[in-house]
Amino acid sequence: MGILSARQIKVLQAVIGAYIHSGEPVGSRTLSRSSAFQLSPATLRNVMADLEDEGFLCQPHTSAGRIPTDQGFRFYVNNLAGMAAVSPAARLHVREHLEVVGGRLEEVLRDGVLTLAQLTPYVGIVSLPDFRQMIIRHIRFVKLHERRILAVVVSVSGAVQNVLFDSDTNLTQDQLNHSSNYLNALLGDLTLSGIKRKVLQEMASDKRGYDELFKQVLALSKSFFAKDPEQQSDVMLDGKLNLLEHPEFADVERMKNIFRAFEEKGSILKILDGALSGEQLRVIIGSESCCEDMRHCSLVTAEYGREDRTLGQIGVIGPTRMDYSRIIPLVNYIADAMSRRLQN
Amino acid sequence: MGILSARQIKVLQAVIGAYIHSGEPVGSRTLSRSSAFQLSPATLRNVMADLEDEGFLCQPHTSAGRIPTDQGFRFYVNNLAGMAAVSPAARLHVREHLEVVGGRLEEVLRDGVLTLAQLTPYVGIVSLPDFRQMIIRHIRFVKLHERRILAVVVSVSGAVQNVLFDSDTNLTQDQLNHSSNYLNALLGDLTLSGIKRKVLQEMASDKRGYDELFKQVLALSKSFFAKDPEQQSDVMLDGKLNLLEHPEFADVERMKNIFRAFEEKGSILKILDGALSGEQLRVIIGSESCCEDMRHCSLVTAEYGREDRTLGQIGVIGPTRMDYSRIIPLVNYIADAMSRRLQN
DNA sequence: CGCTGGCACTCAAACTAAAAGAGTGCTAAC
DNA sequence: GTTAGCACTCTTTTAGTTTGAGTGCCAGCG
Repeated sequence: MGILSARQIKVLQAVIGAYIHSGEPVGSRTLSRSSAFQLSPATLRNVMADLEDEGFLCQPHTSAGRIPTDQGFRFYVNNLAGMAAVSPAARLHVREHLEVVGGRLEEVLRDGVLTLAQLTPYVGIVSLPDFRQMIIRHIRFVKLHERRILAVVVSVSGAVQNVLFDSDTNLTQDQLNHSSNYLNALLGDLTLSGIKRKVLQEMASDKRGYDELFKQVLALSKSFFAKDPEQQSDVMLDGKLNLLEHPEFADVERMKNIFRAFEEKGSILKILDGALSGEQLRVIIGSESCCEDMRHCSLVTAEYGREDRTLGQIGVIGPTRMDYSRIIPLVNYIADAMSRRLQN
Repeated sequence: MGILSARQIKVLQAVIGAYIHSGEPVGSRTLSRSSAFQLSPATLRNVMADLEDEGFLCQPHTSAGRIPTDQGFRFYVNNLAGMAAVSPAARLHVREHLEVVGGRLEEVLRDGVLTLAQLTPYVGIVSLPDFRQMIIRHIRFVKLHERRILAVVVSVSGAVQNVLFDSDTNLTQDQLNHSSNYLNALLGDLTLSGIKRKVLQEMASDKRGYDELFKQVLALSKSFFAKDPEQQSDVMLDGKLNLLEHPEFADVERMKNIFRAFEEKGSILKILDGALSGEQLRVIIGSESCCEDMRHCSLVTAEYGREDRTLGQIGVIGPTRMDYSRIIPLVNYIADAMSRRLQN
């Protein structure tokens, strides 16, 4: 596992390039013919054998060409892949479909993931922000029926969450309105749990005395916060059909695995959140995801959010044989466009 | 195309039963051996040839056994399929997962479709009610930002819809509350469009004079109703993976077609709404759906709703070779359970 | 020492041939 | 009306063969 020579790198790049293009194992002869090497197949064979020893290439079976390993792709992505500019057509598409005005958070995300599914032959994916980490702008209570109450919680980023709960006492809508007003006056750059804490504090400090309205708000908040908003986090997918077009998924068994992973979104979420370590862009190649079902897939994701605050990840899932040099800039571009739109 | 003799019917039933069981074309010998016929293969061959002439059976190729045509299945479902009782295990599952308390409409539907996906090896499907046809219980306005307003519309059946719109004037939350109260006082067993009409009428009749609040409500309603709630109708699916287990979908091409139909939900919706003609239960077999992609699938759906009012359809999608005598009662049972739960 | 041509070898895929198996249609006889 | 028998069809399976792409290694060359 020494360092790679310049020539080895050049060969590795050529092999991966050819493989990304064709999907077929690439052999020494093809390589010798096609590219800028002035080397004979035999020489290339030697180089490729070395690269295999180092773990960058492998063979599906003796006497087939070489295909890149996950490690090979990793090296390629980190060091070799020249990043293509986002095509004018893609820019136009984004301008028309993504860079429009406002809308609820969920709609913005849907637009983003749809755009990715349309601009790439892969699956668009976006993780919905954890509502519990969002800064709340509004809480309104709506009386539904007797003590049954609907709380409408709106975050600054435009996410709307409806929470259904039962109050201890039977309040009128007017009383609920007053409570809402009271609570909203308290709000300020806090998340749901922050608000909860603040309300508890106020209760403890008792500084407002035993004002009737205050007691009402307290009781209400208690019932409300007892019921944690359920949808803690989620992902949205689009363009699953795109995957069916790739030859590597013609195998039914492999297909099943991936669709299973899609259906139980938990595992994908785990991958996405796996390294929240704050890199703006992440590429997860094959088995790096540690998810058996996704062994043959790569993810390219970028963070989106408002200013300092990261809301979630958006990107694509495709075969490990992915056109990284086109996809990486594109995902970046779209994450930016979405973040800009969320600024409003 | 004469009428079928008793014996022909008995043979048809046996063939379809065997085919549903095995998924393989069934030949005369198998039939003769297995079942209660005292007939030789040769005789059965004659009968089967007749049934083929009548269009109830067909052969994948000369010298294969017979498989039922869509018409054959149709006859079977209409006349032959004995309806099995819903199994105790299924009843228990429904009791535990579906017959629980309340929840928003969407959650109830999700529970229903999930239950179907778990109790059958097919895809659970439910059509969301068209919000525009629902009777509205509440409308509340929430001020988001300047003139940007969120309307929370709640139907009697517990569906909640959030509509984002811009008001012409900049109102305070208190003003919005008053407008909400005013509007809700007007409400009574009306759909959204009914309310819209009523508001317009009030406006025309002018009987309230030029009261300030009234003018406010009018202006607000105008902006609100200008923006039709978008999600006009939709379907929810669950258990797509189940389909992958069936041998008839091992063919990748066929799979692709069906998943395409799933992805663009419009076509499925069209099938579901196709015959809203008010039968409580519907079975759509293969090409009867008039959807090329769904040629190899059957749908079994039942209406669900509250009392007199139908809200939508719930059921399953599976291969035409479906265990109708088990599925039909089950779908019925679950639609009933859901309807009961929605009563509250 | 690095590069190359040559050669033996491996393995998957494609093709061919043959055989097996399931099932049919038809006819003649019961 | 029913059945046994037979010839025929067509798929599936198996085995064997060929082809082609590719490798590894070695010996020789610059």
